[in-house]
Amino acid sequence: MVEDVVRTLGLLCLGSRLRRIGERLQADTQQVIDEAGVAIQAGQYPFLAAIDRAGPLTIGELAQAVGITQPGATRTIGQLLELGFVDMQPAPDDQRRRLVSLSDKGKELVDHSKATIWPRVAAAVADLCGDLDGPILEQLAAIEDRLAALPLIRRSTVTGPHALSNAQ
Amino acid sequence: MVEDVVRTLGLLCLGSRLRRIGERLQADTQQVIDEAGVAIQAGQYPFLAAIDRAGPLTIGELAQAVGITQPGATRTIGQLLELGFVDMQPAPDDQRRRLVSLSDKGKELVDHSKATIWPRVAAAVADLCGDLDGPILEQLAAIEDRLAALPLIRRSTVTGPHALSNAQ
DNA sequence: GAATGTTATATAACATGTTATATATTTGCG
DNA sequence: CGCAAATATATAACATGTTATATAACATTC
Repeated sequence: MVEDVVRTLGLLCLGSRLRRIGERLQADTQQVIDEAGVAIQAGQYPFLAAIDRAGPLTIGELAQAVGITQPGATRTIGQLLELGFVDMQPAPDDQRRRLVSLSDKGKELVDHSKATIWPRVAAAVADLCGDLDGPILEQLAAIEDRLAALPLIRRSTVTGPHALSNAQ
Repeated sequence: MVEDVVRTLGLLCLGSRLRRIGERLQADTQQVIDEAGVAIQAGQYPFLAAIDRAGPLTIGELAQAVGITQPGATRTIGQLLELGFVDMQPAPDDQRRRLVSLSDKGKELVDHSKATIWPRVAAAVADLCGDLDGPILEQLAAIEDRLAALPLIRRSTVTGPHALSNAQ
């Protein structure tokens, strides 16, 4: 059996580690979705959820809402259009912007998912993380906020900008 | 300003969230590497570190050590061969297995990185995470161990098994 | 009000992960 | 031994993220 270097290296490989766990979690979530007989990809759900929560959004707003780049959002919305879950039309006041809204089929999917799949996934993840020794969601929020406030490279001098850097 | 749905949805989108943060961290790590003038990708480092720690490893062992699938390891090792950081030769006792070892250039890179880049990255990530309200690395280890013990889909019934009774 | 810059989206090219499958050895059994 | 099964790696096809750039519509400036 070979040592798990990413785990062994700790903070040095935190990026790889988070990505790896995230990919695993998303793949497992996909299994739950498939088992429920719903024909959608796990990564497409946040787009539908964003529109469901906020009403019609443009491609750029969706990219922001989901936290990916605009070309990625363009592609995923293209897939959701193809699948018939969303409609798209130019904004009346600005022909450059495309307003994406839920189709009837999309609304049905969201309503059904809210009632069945989402609670199951949330419960399963809660079961997985619920009693961890720390509030994982708050910690992730702190990491994101801190990265936004001061990117990693600005923290990379050994005598870093925060005294905290020496605490561990 | 648009709401961050992935953050809002909390546990339901934990997979996407972890992936997104991991990607961001790896991209930021790449900046540190580039600034140091080293011609390597962040994602290639764990392979070199694994060989540095364990000695020559096969493709399959490397995949395990880094936590990705074998075709991914084959590709990355192909890149590192191309860059001249590793050598590869068939195992003497089994012609199917390919032993990957550090070349002189690879050893130099690892030694240099150990002295300069890795401490910087580790310090920057510690600065980012050091005083979080919980031991992030231990929590991630717990998540990985629990997922290995009982995959998410087995936890997905609402009246499902509890992590405590199964994975601890 | 035409030229120029800015913004929103689309597209191209690439990176790096995955699954499925082909190929080449090795192993094991009749 | 000889052939079927298993194993290690390579390759193909795809998924989904990125950056860089093209195109179309809007805004601004002289």
